[in-house]
Amino acid sequence: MVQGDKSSAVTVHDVAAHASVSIATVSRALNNSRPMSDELRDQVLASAHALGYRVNLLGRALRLKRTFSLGLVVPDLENPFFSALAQRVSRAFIDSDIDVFIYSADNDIDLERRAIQAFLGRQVDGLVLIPCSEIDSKDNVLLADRTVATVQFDRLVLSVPTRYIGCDNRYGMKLVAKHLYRDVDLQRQPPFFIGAGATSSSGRERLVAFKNALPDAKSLLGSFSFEWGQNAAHELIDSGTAGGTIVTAADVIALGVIAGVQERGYRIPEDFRIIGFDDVGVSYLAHPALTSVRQPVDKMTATIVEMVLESVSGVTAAARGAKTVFKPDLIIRESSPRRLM
Amino acid sequence: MVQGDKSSAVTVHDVAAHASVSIATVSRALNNSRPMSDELRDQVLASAHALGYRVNLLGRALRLKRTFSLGLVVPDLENPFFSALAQRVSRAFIDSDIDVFIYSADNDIDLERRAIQAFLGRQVDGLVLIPCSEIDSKDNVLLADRTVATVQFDRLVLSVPTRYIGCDNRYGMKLVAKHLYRDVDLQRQPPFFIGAGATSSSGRERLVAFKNALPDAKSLLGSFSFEWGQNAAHELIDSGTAGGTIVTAADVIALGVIAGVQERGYRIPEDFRIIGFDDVGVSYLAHPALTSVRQPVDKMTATIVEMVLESVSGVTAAARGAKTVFKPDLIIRESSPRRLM
DNA sequence: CCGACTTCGGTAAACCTTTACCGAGACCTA
DNA sequence: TAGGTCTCGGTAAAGGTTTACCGAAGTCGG
Repeated sequence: MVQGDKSSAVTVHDVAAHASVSIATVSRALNNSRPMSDELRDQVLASAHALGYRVNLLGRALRLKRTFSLGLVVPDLENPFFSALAQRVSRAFIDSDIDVFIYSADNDIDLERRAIQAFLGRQVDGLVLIPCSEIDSKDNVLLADRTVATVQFDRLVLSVPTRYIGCDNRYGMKLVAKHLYRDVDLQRQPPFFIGAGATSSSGRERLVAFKNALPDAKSLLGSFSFEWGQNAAHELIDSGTAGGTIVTAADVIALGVIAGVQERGYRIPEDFRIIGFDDVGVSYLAHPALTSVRQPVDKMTATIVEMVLESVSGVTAAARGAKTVFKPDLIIRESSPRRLM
Repeated sequence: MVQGDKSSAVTVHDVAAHASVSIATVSRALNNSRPMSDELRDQVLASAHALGYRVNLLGRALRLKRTFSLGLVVPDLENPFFSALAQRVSRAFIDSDIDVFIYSADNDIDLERRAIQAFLGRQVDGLVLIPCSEIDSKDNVLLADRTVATVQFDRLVLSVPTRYIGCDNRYGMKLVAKHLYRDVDLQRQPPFFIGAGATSSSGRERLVAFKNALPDAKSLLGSFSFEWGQNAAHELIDSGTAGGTIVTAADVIALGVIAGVQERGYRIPEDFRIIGFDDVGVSYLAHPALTSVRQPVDKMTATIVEMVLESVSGVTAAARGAKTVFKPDLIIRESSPRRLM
């Protein structure tokens, strides 16, 4: 017998024939959808097992109009922040009967659309989107929202009234400001902000929040990347800065800043204090350990689960368009210690 | 009109009615599956557009016995190496008509099985597995292989005769050895190996290969993690080692080693030379830049695409069970410079 | 002994798509 | 004009599942 034949699927009909019952009985035995005598059920189950029957979820989905699946579209899996978020979202659903499938948009609007269409065509019960771009993703989010229960996560395209789960960036920056006012001599050394541009809501919000909380600080804007942090740190130092406090818009930027500062021979925290944002995915790689604004990811993902589950069960009325933000914590570590400077 | 109604799906029947044609004509117009007059096609397309028709891929799949989808099961998305691999596999398929869906097993055998069943039940055209464990994943890989074209990637469960794409770890370690023999005074300072246990094939193979290439070296074994590298470095230094060359089994370990070495006040590369493995996902975060064995990921993913595409088109005969390994390169960077010590 | 009620298995329809097959009409040739 | 060929639209089946509905049989009370 050739091994590789992948014997073409056994169906309920085969099981029914083998057990000498009807397909209705097979389905009922498999799904416990109506009480039946134990001996009959066992007989069916035995046949199913003997033939190696596995349910075809396509057929089931077609009939049930439910797929027990959730699509998660992330902008870029090579960014450890997003891959960590993806992991956490998946993990939040293990106790449910819903499977989470992840599709990476590779930072490309067209691919993001393809991802959404792939999920919609396959009739997912819900969609969780971390949009690539605050502006360009609009049509994509709209398409999703028109078709299925959609939740935006972490990043927000405001112009589409989907539900949204995120973090209170403004509050996070207030925590940072409080920390700095208390523990750092800001008179002598006003802080710097190394952030990201306004292409994503988190980039924009964190910049605005920082400016509100610490009005007389300088800011440099680039992208959510290690390289940008590194370059910005070089730039800062090469233009004459010999020390100070640097607040960043994300841990991945902070990591780059740390590398850039150290490459120029300065020490952390003695010369520069560094503060990150997110505390998800990469902060554990920082050395020295990074002070960071921690997003309450578990609360956030738990809320996503709630939302998806309730919209699946039809109770979708009220919350439509609701934006839910969670307050982050500031985790103070070695890169900006508590003692006064 | 209530916004949130998600008007229940438009089908070919609706389009047919709207365009006053039969469903056969609709399908043919949509798929170009038989020549037809332009005006008729346009009429159908206009109706489809007007009604906002989107094909239901479940129905199509049921009929076609093809889903145009590939399942990718990864052990852990929070590990940047795997998330980078996932990204690269996805990217390799963008020019094909196959959608890649990712499922994270969260380092859990049971969840790995659930992932595989989720994909099999949804009739994916192929499955790419990075098994969690060389031993415990056996049943899972077997289940996958019995049902659909399956490729193991990066990690190998040898006992199941699926196809496999990986990297020649032995050759990689030979490159490292050659580098060390040429550029480092091994007489004075025999190298150390900080690796991972034998629960995965890469862990085991790299250890064996290292021992073959550099027989009189010491090795410490732990896990593929930053923490382990950090701890191992501490251990090494605290037990009296004041310098030398450290070869690791993965970049993520090397990052930990770098942190651990620097925490103890030693410099890289002056005191310690560090060499990583993979050069995927995290090595860009290393500081100083990390010498590493680079896996030729593009070649590997391209081969996966080939395999999947050919097994979809039925030409699956020959390659069954074939193990394909690619030779890696050594990328020498600052952490172990070329000049003689 | 009859009617009502319960138990439980089976038939057939529905979910949405694609396509083999049929048939009707048009056009051409002998 | 008969017959052949070509074009092109439609009907119906198939793919795998679940379940409403039907009907048969058994039980029980009156």
